[in-house]
Amino acid sequence: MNRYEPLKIEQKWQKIWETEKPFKANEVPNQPKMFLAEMFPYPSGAGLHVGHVRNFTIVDVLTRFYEQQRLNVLRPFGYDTFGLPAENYAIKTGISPQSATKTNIDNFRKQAKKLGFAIDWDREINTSDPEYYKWTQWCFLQLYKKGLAYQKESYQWWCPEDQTVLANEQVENGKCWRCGHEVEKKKMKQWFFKITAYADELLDEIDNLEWPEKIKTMQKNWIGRSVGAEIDFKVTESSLKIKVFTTRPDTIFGATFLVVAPEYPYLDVLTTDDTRETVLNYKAEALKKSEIERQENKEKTGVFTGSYAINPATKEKIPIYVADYVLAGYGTGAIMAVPAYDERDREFAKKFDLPIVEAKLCDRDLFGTPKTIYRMRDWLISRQRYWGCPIPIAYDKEGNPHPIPEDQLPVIIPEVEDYQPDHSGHSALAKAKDWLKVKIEVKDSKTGKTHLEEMTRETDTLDGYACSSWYLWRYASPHDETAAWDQKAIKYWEPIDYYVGADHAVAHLLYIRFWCKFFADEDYLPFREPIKRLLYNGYINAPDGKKMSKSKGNVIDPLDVINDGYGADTLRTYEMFIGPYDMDAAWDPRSVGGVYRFLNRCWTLCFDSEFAKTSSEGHPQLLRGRNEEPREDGRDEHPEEDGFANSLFSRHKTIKKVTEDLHRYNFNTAVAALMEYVNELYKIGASEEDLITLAKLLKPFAPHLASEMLEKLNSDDEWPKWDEKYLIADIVEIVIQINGKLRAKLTVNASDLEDEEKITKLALKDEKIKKYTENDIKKTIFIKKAKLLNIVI
RNA sequence: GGGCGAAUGGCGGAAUUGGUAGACGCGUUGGACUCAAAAUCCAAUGGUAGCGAUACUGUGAGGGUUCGAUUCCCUCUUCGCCCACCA
Repeated sequence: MNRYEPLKIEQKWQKIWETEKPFKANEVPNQPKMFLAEMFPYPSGAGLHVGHVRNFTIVDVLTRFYEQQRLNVLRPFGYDTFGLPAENYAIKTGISPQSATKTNIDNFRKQAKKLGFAIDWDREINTSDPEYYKWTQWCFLQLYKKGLAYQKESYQWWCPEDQTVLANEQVENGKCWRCGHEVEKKKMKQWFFKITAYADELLDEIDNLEWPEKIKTMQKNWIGRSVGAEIDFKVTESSLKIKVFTTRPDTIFGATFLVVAPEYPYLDVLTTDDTRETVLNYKAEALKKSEIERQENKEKTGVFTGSYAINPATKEKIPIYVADYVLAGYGTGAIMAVPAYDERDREFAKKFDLPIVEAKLCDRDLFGTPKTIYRMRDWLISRQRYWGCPIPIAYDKEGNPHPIPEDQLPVIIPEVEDYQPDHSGHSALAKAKDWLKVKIEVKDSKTGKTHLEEMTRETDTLDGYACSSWYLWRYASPHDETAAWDQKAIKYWEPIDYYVGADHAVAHLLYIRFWCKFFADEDYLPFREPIKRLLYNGYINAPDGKKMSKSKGNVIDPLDVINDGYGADTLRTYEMFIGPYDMDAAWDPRSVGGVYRFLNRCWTLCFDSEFAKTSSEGHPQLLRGRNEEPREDGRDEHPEEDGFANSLFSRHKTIKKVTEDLHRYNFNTAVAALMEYVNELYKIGASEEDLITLAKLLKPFAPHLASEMLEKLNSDDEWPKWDEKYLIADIVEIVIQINGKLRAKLTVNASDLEDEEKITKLALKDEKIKKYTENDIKKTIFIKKAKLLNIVI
């Protein structure tokens, strides 16, 4: 007798898919397309984890579901390979990031192939491949040309451990998102992308996205639009004016003092001889304070600067303070304090004994000019790291930046011996002395003549998020040597229909929207939102409910699950069955066994001669068919054997349920419906049509087993359709309630559902109901749709 | 402190528009097969009482709306995630 041997079957089909490339995507005009992808992984040395498998399998289930419906499906794959882990590994071991990345990609690819994903492997992309980052640099230059990539000196988050600056969203609770070291503020000249130029559109378009509400809210909060006004306060005995931003310009009569941030550029001017020492001390302390300290101690601190300003509404002289509860990077870095209306100002006023005036409100734009500002800052993109996409810029002798001409791209990352950053704030790229020098053609502004000038390359690299801000478009024409993306391919495939991930709620998903809008403005993209639908899947935790981690030793390796003999089909199906896709779930090894048993039962139905009593006529073991006549009185002697055990009904019910569940991404209940179907087929027997239907519906989850079944059954895999006529029963069960409580069930002809009176009569004749209805019946409520009669007594 | 979400058997979870709570899986118990075990198959399985039909009870707690509430409203508790001095 044959046994279900998943590893054998899976090897067979993976080989077939490798050679026949059935998932290769081509543009077919007039055929509807479907483009799906997961957020491409960072290929770590540890290989795939169960979270990847969940993420990729969701994409794969949808890919195969639409493929089986004969849409033209594109499902590519790629690797997000720049980043600190590979560089830190290089510093430690001397193995180059280039080489480690190649090893890791090879491993990831091998593992992904073991899972049987329907990937077009000819479209693989890798962000650290010069063929790819050439075009990342091209993107940078387009932004640079339009003034949306610019340099600015400012205080930045600096990770002393990783020796690099960090973007705001890479600082988590005052710590570096990569190494967990406390970050500091450091004043540096850095490159930025002007994402704030698109703040309004990025915010306004959110409501139209088919994205989870959670993500949409987070993006809205991140952008954080505030509508208010800017008001000038004249400083006494000085020509200086302090510009403040407020959302409540109507409260200006209550403004009894001003507060500026410790980083405020004109703080020096505001200090007097008397206050200089205390102010400078305070500033030094504030800058030294880590973000954690600022968060932990919310007690207001500050000192008087020694200067006063005139409140333009009251004409009163009010003191100017410096305090770290005012943030340098938001608004103008200075506020008018209205302690009567603002809790923080009140707290400060109480502590420093400043007047709290309950003044009248005035017209909003009486003393200032209307102004809208955003919480979102421009995107800091320089990283003082080696393993990133080099910024295509060089500096002349005066230190002015010049773009590397497009025909000189890519700026290749040079090989170095030592990957350690020096402690001057430069990446290891600064050690590649030959690479640093570059000759660039410049035009003399006076003579108009051009000459080659030797310049020094930028040694900062781009934030990895830049590389992932356009890769979805590269998927459309991944090997195009003449452009970042081909216009025809873009028009056909994009924007992506389903994007699936479990991370990057704000950063990546905001940056890619920003680039999309920019490139749409430059006529490189025919759409302004890159992602139609976003599915955000939950994490998989260890069996103990805690996060999996090497140090806790509770990591489940998906490859172990396969190699233990369960196979990829069980692993995939289990991860879909584990719970709602968007919720976190805990791994349960025993449930894996349950899913294996289910697939084993599918196999047995199809291949075990004991069970494979198939016939083209179908229904060999009907318990009691729907085609049987019901009894005269509508009662059923054997309600437990009611015609649910009917082949056509079961089949069409299952097709409907699985199809609708997949449209709703209810993968767990779709698998449950298949289990139910198999259980029913065990009872009533399976016709060939049943087995074909089962295999087709199973294929998105367990493609190897389903392919094996379809091969034996000599069937294609086209997604089946259900017919409502088989779902209409001639006998139905009516629930009889007394005061909303279930008391009895009646089985009647379906046509009787139209006859409320008849059903009420039948119900009142029922022995179980009779004992409740001796007294008067107040009323009866019949709900046809719910097949329910409620008798109120 | 603010925002969002969640709470259902021994466990993971289902219930799609306010209409039979607990689908499906795990676990447990009993049975079949076997010299035996594994595997497989069949059956039972929210709790309490009862041999049983059945009755009562039951979706975090309390209240409300309704013929009827896991579902809607109010108050509270706990947990999770995100943001956190944003003027």
